[in-house]
Amino acid sequence: MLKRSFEPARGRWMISPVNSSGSTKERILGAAEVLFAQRGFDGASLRQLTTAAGVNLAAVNYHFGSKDKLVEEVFRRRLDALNERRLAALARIAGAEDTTLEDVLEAFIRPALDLSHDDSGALFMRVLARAFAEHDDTLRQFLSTNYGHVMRQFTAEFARLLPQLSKEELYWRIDLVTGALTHAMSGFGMIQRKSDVSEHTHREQTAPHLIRFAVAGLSHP
Amino acid sequence: MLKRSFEPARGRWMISPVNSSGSTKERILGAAEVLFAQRGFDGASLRQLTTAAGVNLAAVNYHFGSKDKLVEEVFRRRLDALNERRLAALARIAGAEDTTLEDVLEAFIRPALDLSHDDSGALFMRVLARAFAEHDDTLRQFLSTNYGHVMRQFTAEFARLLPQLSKEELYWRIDLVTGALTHAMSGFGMIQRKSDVSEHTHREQTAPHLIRFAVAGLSHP
DNA sequence: GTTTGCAACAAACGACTGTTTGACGGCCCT
DNA sequence: AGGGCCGTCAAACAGTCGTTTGTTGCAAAC
Repeated sequence: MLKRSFEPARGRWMISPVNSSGSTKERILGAAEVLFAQRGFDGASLRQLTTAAGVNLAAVNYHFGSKDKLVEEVFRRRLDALNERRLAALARIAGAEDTTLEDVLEAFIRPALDLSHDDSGALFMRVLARAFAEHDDTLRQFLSTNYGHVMRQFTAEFARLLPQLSKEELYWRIDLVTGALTHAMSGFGMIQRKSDVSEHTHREQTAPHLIRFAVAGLSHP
Repeated sequence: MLKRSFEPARGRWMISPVNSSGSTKERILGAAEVLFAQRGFDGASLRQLTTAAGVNLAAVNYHFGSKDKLVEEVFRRRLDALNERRLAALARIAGAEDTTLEDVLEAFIRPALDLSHDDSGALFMRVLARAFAEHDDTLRQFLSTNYGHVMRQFTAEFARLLPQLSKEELYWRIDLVTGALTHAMSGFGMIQRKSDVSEHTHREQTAPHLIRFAVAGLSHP
């Protein structure tokens, strides 16, 4: 459950988790997801974080060891589930005769969109987009070693469906598609969207747009 | 002129400007560009910045008023020139009978790629990508009020060349193309690239890839 | 020759950072 | 009943942060 309140000192509206349910560890993780998305990893302090979670300041170092370990745990909790669903969806179609590019992209995009259906999941996508843009070496290596195999499996399937592309050309296109997807997903969880469409319907419209765009970008002659 | 040195306290390699040439203001701006790209706006402290620039700590507040104003100035210095060249290139082709989508995209992308040809220009593209991902309201408003007219002019030309698309559909596609371009450009200035291609040839190969991809993404049926 | 204004400087300001410490109470196990 | 672990807590640690201060050197204006 999320709450909105105005913080005069910073001069802007904040989304804060309400400190009522779950164990201490879970409350910290929930508050961390929100605050990291809003202020970044450096920008969100442990004091803001523990206050929002309704726990003691020392609880983060007690339960996670350090702030960096907490960051890793925030990623791990979400990405484990996300990539498991991606790989499961891919496994259902990989190598089949009638598999289309749309199917593979659906397998990659849909789990991420489903994750965005609740508020904190949407905020996590912004955390992810931020991490991408920050080019933090430590974090990139963490992502690469823990989830690199996911991109590798999807790339292999793309290569099968696009045999006319050279390896280099394929990497280029996948890289650009990745950028477009990350950018699009990071828009979720914003306070205001175009006022006449709800956040929910906006997300529903997203998937077909993303997939058609990605298909065109990957398979153009 | 840039210099690379190992900073044991942080455990990583740093790019530092050499503190020899130009006025105090210019040296601060140069150092700020590098450090903001490396560590982000919050991550780069005024002490690191002024040390790298070889100027006194108080010089930033004296010449720019505050750290935030310095950030704005870093953007203004580069974006003024960049968007001027973009608009000039657009003006040469806008409204003409034989203008193609490739031409418009070339007018948008080429100035940014040219900017990336020197080290500090390349680093600035990373600063820009970071700012996009951070969703900082103050900065977004600054970019919107100062350079919003550029995107508006390009959008108008895209609309002319893609009359079959609804306004909403066009916005979607431009948004996704923007994400792909930002992502691609932010890769410049990285310490290491694939070792067998130089940074220069890498950039030369970039333009056609970006343009072909963007054309496909914008104009697919 | 004196005044005025700009630029640079060391030093300090209060506020905030992540982390560590030692005490305190409740729980399970012998 | 007593000892040991666990989670929580306030308090303090040593730093770093952006910003401000008062002073200095120096060149142009009067």
